[in-house]
Amino acid sequence: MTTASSTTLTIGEVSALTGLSTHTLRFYEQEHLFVEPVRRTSAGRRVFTDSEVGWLRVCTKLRSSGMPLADIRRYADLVRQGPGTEAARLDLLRGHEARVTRQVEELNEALDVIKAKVSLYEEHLAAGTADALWRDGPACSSA
Amino acid sequence: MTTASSTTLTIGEVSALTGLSTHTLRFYEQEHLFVEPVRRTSAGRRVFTDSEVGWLRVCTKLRSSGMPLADIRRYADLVRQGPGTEAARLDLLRGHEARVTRQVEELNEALDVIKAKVSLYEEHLAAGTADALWRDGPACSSA
DNA sequence: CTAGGAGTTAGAGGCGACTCGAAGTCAACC
DNA sequence: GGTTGACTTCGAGTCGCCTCTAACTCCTAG
Repeated sequence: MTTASSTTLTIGEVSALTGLSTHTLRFYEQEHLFVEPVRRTSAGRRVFTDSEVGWLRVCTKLRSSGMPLADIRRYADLVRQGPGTEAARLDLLRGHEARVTRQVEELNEALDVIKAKVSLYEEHLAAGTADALWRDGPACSSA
Repeated sequence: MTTASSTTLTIGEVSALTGLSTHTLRFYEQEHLFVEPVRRTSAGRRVFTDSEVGWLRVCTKLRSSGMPLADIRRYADLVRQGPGTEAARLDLLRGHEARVTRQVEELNEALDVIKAKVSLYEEHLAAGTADALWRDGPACSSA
């Protein structure tokens, strides 16, 4: 609230900006997912900055593509350690890229199967011959 | 073993054919994921058929694309109920198709972010200027 | 006939990522 | 100065999907 100076944000504001719940943000902190330790006010409240929001946005992209928190933590660790860890970071990212690419392929394969069944049902429903697939036997497995 | 007649399979054989563990197959049975109740020998052992293997192959495709077991169960229920449920089955499949399509989009968005970071690291590592991103600040969030 | 392996059951345990609740503190407004 | 509501901590609970264990039975080969 109180339109704070643009660089310091409360947990609630960060929550609104990132879509992560305050619970989740605290959880991420205790899982050491932030590059820097999260600062506090004298009253013990978390203070976030724009760059942390940026990092969280990256995190949500990594998460939405299935990177485990453990790997995100490892990446954050490497960044925290500073220069000399770039190759390791690259490895991590490349590994994840490969997994995601593979997963997209897998999903597309599954999509083919699903689409085939969808059009099967559409055709038979349109033709009024849906009864022909009532037991779905071979049509279920192979189509 | 004992090269059974081609239409009756033990749980172990089905496991080998589908890649699902025997544990998982029993679990699937108790979750009512099979269209028909699984038959037993007089000794109480499960007997599977080719068509059940076919169904399981469909299941693994649905699972690998993230369909929850509850939805697979619902689909199996509908098939079991026979004619008249085709429209409902189509709905289920179309809903899943939409979700998977959306997920592929999401993964591709994430892939863009990941690839951008990968090439950033590659370039700087190749140029020997990796130190420039040691704190990864803006490069971390926006790139 | 006996040993081994595959099968049976019921139920507990685990994992990842939250998600929620309780009990309390603090700041800001009216 | 009292209420509101966002914040704090810690720990437990949830959800989906297996995965494993234990204790047992049964078939088959040697």
